Amino acid sequence: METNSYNSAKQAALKKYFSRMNEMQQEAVFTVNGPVLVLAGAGSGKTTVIVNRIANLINFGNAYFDTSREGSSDDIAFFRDYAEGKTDDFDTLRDTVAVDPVRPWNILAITFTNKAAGELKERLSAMLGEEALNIHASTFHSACVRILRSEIEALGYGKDFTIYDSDDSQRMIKNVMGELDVSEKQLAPKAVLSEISFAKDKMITPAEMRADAGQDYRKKMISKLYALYQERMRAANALDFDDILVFTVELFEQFPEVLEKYRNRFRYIMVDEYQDTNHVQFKLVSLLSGGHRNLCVVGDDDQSIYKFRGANIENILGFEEQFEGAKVIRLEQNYRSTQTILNAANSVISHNNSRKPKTLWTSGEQGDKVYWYKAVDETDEAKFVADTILASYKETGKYSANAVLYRMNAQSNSIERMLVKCGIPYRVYGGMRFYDRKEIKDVTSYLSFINNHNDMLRFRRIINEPKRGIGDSTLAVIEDISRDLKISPFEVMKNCEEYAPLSKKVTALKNAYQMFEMLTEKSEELPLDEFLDLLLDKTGYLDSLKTLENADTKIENVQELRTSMVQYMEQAEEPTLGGFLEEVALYTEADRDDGSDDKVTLMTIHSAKGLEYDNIFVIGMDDGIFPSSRCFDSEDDMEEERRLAYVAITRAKKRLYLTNARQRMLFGQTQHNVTSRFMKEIGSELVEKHDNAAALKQQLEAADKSVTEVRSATLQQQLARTKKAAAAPKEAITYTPGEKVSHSIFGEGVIVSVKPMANDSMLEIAFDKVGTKKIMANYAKLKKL
DNA sequence: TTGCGAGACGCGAAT
DNA sequence: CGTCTCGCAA
Repeated sequence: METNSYNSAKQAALKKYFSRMNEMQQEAVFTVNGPVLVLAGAGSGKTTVIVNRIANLINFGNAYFDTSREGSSDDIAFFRDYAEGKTDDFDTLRDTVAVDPVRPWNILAITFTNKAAGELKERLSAMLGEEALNIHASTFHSACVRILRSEIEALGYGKDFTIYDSDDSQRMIKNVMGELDVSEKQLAPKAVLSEISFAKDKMITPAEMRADAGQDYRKKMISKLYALYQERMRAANALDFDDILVFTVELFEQFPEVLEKYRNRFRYIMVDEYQDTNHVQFKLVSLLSGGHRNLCVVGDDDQSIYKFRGANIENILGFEEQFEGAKVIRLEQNYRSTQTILNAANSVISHNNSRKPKTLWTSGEQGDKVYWYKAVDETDEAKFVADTILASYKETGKYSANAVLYRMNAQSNSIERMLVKCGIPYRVYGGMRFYDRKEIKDVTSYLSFINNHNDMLRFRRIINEPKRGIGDSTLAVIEDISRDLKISPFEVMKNCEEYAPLSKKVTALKNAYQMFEMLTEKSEELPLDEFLDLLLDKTGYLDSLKTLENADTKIENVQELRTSMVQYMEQAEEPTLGGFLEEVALYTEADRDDGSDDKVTLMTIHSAKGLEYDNIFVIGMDDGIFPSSRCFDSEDDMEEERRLAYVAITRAKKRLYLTNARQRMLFGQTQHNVTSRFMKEIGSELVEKHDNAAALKQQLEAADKSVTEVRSATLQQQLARTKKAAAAPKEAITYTPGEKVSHSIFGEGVIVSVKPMANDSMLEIAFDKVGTKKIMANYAKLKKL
């Protein structure tokens, strides 16, 4: 009797504390023990659930469902007051109800990107304060690297292992193919890598692959390459992205006491974006949660878009069978988008067959129709995007509410050009990572080799960059000696006079050795940034950059690397060279920006997952681009493509713009595509269609009715003509350096330089407030002062 | 060993 | 369209 009223009063008080969430969300927050699957539709407050669930774990533990306690009538009275809002004494609430509260360091929260992990930490700090710092929130890869840094010696690797990114892996496989005389025409390195990656995910060893290959020549060859690749990786004490996960699983499988240690440490595990986990990640999660079974996974099968990377949708679809007694909670109420946008999303995704049926809904407003702009070509498409953004900027004073999404990185080009022209600030995520630029890779390769003298791949890259008279043949000799004697290339250089084949190169090698020796020493003494300066100087790398084309940009990029190094030094507890290199390897472009600037965001749909913006532009709604033509003959691939469309649509909070073009230039070729099939899958009642070509044609015909020539001209010629007319400046204003001008958005500034271009000129203007910008004269809204 | 030019080829999303 | 490889001369 007393117990019952105690429990219900307690539950009411707890519900009050978490009252900002709906019933289903609360259910997920309160269920702390055992396996839980939260099927969270797009925009259903997934992150909120994760944050609050962790807060609940730490503050109240299993208080909500616990029935082992009886309380005094004072307690019950307090709960009732709390539930009715008569008191908000949180400390008393916590101290009275908490049942086995969880220590922050016993919680492991896995997210998909570093960015998501950072956001999670931020929100946890806001809610929990200091305590949040002890929660382990990171990506699979970061979490595994951390474990491996202290445990990997058990597997025969050194703790200072280097992480190879995709580019490194590709070079490595090319080297290996060269060694085994496999031509790249015969077998594409990319294909080999992807098969190796696939094998690693399934935890298949080279020997097993070989045994499995039978008489299949291709497979036999790949297994050989795989074996040698792995051997070289081990010699270099390097791990690729797959190894990081695979080795952690192997470690746990081979050393039960290590597993036990981490099971004890991570007693509560949460995994976000579970629909995109692959087989190794599933194994990892199963192993870690195997003892206590406190595993909560959050995901949405409709947003599974990483199959190409090994993501296994079965992980989420089969969760209930794999984790017996799992509780399933569905979140379908959407807090992000308008009903129209949700209807469009529901409508598209309903064309998929293999999915758990669900329908997003909102209590919010209907909102505007989906705006479909049918452009003439990619320039026209970009112009529409820019104009619409400018119009919205006028209204809201914000650029950052807009994001332009596309299927592949190459599509960003036309948009970028137009945004520059119109003076709209923007930021491109993904694509060519900053750290992938040649000059940056070179510098980090220097750093890597100094950090790990066994890193042959990086050694190869920089030993003759700038030229030191150590060419390919010398390099080949060094590699042979290094391999035969099992010593690092660093030591081969050191003792080069001992090896006859190197006798002609002793001076060059000794010089290089002394330089690296000195730098290695300094790397341990100097602060990182000072060390970098020294390295750039003594290696002659900076000087060598100066002689190249675009030297300024390259030097700027190196300076930016220095900046991110300084940032790393400020944020890391104990900054080390190895630590910095780890960040460089695991961090993405998206992590480098705090997003505080007011800029339009450009990115692929893949990297937009988990993000939201008021206005979303999805460009390139052409069959062949989106969906990609590669998916035309596989229903499975097409469904993944459709999920991608679903992700794109559900990023929008208020307005959704979809554009396609009758004609577009891509990869140097002009192609004519038909409208994306996904456009037709959105109910036409939800869409407002604007066909620019038709409108233009009409205009033209109305204006030039009398001129017969126009009638006979093709549409394209007509369009070219109108565009020319439109682009021509009303009156050519000329600018000269030194003049003061005022820009409608950037404010006042002084013209630094004028570069004539086509019918226009590019102005470089130093603005008082926003720095120097390059702007096209005819498009900028400039006033002379 | 280095530097240059011609020609082939690929060209999807990313930790 | 861009990047990478290959072959050849110095």
